[in-house]
Amino acid sequence: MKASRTVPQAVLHRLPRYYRYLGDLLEDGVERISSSELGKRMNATASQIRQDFNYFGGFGHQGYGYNVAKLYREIADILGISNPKTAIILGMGRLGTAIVNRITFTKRGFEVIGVFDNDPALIGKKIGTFTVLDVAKLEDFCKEHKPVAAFLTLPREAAADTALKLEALGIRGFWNFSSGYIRLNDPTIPVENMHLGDSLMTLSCRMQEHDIKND
Amino acid sequence: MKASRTVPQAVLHRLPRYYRYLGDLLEDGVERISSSELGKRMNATASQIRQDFNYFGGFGHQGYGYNVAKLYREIADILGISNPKTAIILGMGRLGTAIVNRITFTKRGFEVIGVFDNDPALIGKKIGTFTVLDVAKLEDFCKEHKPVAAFLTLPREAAADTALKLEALGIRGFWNFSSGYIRLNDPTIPVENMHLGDSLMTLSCRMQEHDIKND
DNA sequence: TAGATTGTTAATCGATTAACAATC
DNA sequence: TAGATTGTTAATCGATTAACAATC
Repeated sequence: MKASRTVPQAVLHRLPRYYRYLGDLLEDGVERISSSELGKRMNATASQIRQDFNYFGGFGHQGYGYNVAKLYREIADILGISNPKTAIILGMGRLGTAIVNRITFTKRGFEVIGVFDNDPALIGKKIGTFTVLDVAKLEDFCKEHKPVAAFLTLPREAAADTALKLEALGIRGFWNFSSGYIRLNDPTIPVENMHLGDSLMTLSCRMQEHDIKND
Repeated sequence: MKASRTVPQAVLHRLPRYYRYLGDLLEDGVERISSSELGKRMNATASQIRQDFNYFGGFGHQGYGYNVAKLYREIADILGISNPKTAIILGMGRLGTAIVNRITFTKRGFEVIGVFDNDPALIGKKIGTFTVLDVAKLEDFCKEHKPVAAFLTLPREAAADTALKLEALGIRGFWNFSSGYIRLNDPTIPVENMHLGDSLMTLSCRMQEHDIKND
C-alpha cells in the first residue's frame, strides 16, 4: 500500500497510538476487532477509526471488522518501522543516556549508529552498547557512515547551530529535545520536537483552568 | 483577566511557544511588536496571532502593536507560571534525574516537593537538591504535604497503577513519560503525555513520506 | 492629520461525526 | 438468508485565514 502520502497530519499523529493498541491486542491473542470495539477501548468514535483506517486503503471486511495482525503490519509499514533509518545522537548527558536506556530504537524505525558529546569526561565512555565519540569527529563520521537522522539532546544554545551543521552533513530528520526551535535551510525536513518545558506549561495551564490550587 | 476558561485547545497549545518568543524579545530589549512582525518570526499568520491574543482579552493598541512586557506577563498568568503548584516525581532513574537537572520547575508553574523511587539503591541518595524518598512513604507524604501534581517517570507497567493510587491520594494533574496511556476515574483530570516512542515513530513516518532512505 | 495596526466579522478550509447503502 | 460491520458520502463542527472598519 502506497497511500501513506495522503495521510493528513491529524491521522498521522494518531497512528502511533493505534499501533500500540493493536500491538496489545495482538499480544492478548485477539484476532479481529470492530471499529466500535476499538473505539470504546481507545476513547474514540467508531466513525473516526473507520475514516482513519481508510486513508491507507480499507483493510476491513464488512460484517467482520479488522484483522488485528494485518492492520498491525499495515500501520507498521506506514510508520516505517521495518525500514530502519540510521541515526546519531548528539549530547550524551543524562537525557541522552536516559533515552538510550529507555527506547528500543529498532522498534520505532531507527538504528542508532553513533553517539556524540563534547565533554572530555564522557568521550570514550561506554553507555549501553555505545561508546561516546568526540563531537570533533562528527564530520568525518557523517561522511563515512551517512546517517540520515539526528537526535538532539543538547542544551538549547548548542542545538540550533548543531542542527544547521548536521543539515549540511546530510541529516534529513531531527528529533529535538532542546527547548529552542530549530530553523533549517530546507523547511521540508521533518523536525519532531519534544519540548519538555512547553508540555509542563500546558499542564500548568490546564490545571489552572480546573481551578486546582494548593491547600 | 479571567478569560482563560474560554481558550480553545488549539490556542492553548500555542501559548508556551508565544511565551518563549516573547521572553526572547524581552531579553533583547524589544518593547513593542506587531502581529505581522511576530508572525514573520514565528512562522505564523498575523491573523492567527491577533485572533489568539484576543481570546484572552485584546492587549494590543491600534497603530502600535503589542507591548511585549505586558503581553508576556499576561501569558504567564494564563499559563499559571506565577501560581506554582506542588508536585512530586515518581521514578528517579535516569529519566527522572535528567528532568530534575534540566528543567527549572518554578519557571514552568510547579514546585517539586518530593521525589520517590522503589529502588533501594536510589532511596536516600541526593539528586540535585532532592533526597530520594521510599515510595512506601508515598501515602503518608501525600496526606501530610498534599501535592497536587505528579510527574511519572517510571516504567510502563508501574505507571497505570501508580496513577490510580495517586488520584485517590488527591493528585489532580499528571505529567506522564511512560509509554502507556493513563486512565483515571475522573476523566477531567488533566494528563499531559510525553510519549517518546510515539514521537519517534511520527518522525519515522514523516521521513518515510519524504522518501528518505539510507544509502 | 495620515499611517499603521488592531479587533472583529465573514469566508475558507480541514477534521470530526452522523448516516446509510453496500456487502461479507 | 439475516445480522453485523464496513466504506463512503453528507452534515457538522472547529480552526484558520482574509478582509476591513475602527481607532490609536
